[in-house]
Amino acid sequence: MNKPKVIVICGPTASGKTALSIELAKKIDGEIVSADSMQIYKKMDIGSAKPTEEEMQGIKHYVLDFVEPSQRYSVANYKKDAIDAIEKILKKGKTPIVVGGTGLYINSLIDEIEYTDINIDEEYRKKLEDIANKEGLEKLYEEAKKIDPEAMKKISVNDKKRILRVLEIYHDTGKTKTQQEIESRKKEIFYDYKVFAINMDRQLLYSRINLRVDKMIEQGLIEEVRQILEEYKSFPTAMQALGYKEVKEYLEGILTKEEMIEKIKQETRRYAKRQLTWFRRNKQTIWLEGTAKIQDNINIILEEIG
RNA sequence: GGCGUUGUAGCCAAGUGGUAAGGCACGAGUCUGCAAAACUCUGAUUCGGCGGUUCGAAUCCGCCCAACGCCU
Repeated sequence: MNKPKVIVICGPTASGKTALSIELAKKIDGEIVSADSMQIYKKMDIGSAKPTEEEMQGIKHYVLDFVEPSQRYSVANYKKDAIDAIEKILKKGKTPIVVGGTGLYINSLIDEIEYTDINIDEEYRKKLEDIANKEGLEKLYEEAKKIDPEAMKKISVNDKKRILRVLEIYHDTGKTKTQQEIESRKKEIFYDYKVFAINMDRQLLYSRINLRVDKMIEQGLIEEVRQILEEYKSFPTAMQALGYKEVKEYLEGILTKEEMIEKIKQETRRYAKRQLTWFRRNKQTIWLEGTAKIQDNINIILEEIG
């Protein structure tokens, strides 16, 4: 039985994913499934570089612009939403094109990781945070080591998030993280993923990022953030977004405008570097040159997918 | 021209006679329920230059160079 083809286009921020994916969609009658942890949020348009109606050129986009900035959203949600979208597109007889820069999200698809339904015990998390603050993180580290020594081999004593996670998984499911990860990997991957990644000269990418940040400021990023802060009270994830947290600091008077802009640029450059690290891991990835003509890259893709 | 201050990695910077802290950036990497997050690794045979004192100098002395400040 032939598995349905799913095209994946990833790449660092500002590498030209949007333009390429839309041209490709037009060419092969595809629809787009976003894989971007910040573009899922409503209202966060400028700062997340969400494609505009005009850029989309009528190509349907899924898993985009549909979560309130005050809501919690995670890979587990993403995996489910993305698969739903892929199925919808396939039912129409069209080709799904997964496009985005969030490595974790993309891997949840191409590695077919299964997230079981568990509810996060907020109380317990708070309790752990408390212990970490009062008695020190080492205590929790030791505790986690007793529960799951295997997983802790790869987790640093300073890595609070992952230490807490090991404890949480055990608390919520009675299983160790190691155990849970084994179970999460299904044997079969349902789709024939064709993974492409865009790259370009580092210096060029960085100058494109700098330019893009300036443009975002011109387009009204500050006002966008001001409105979101006004409209919503808490942001479990949304205010972690690059650009948003820096503008927030500017609005609070912690940074000057110049400092804010510089910081956004620098953090974005570092983010792009980390994205590249992530994409390099997948051996199946076919690399595209970001400075090439869109048509040429489309031809490469068409050839690869046969 | 004179006096003074400073000169340590790409940047900021500790170190005042005993064999170069630290932070940031850059680069590399990790990643399974906050991921645009969080975390890990990585740099000076050398302290503006030359010479001197000393067992030993980034640290003391002399000269030179550069920057800044003040004076004429």
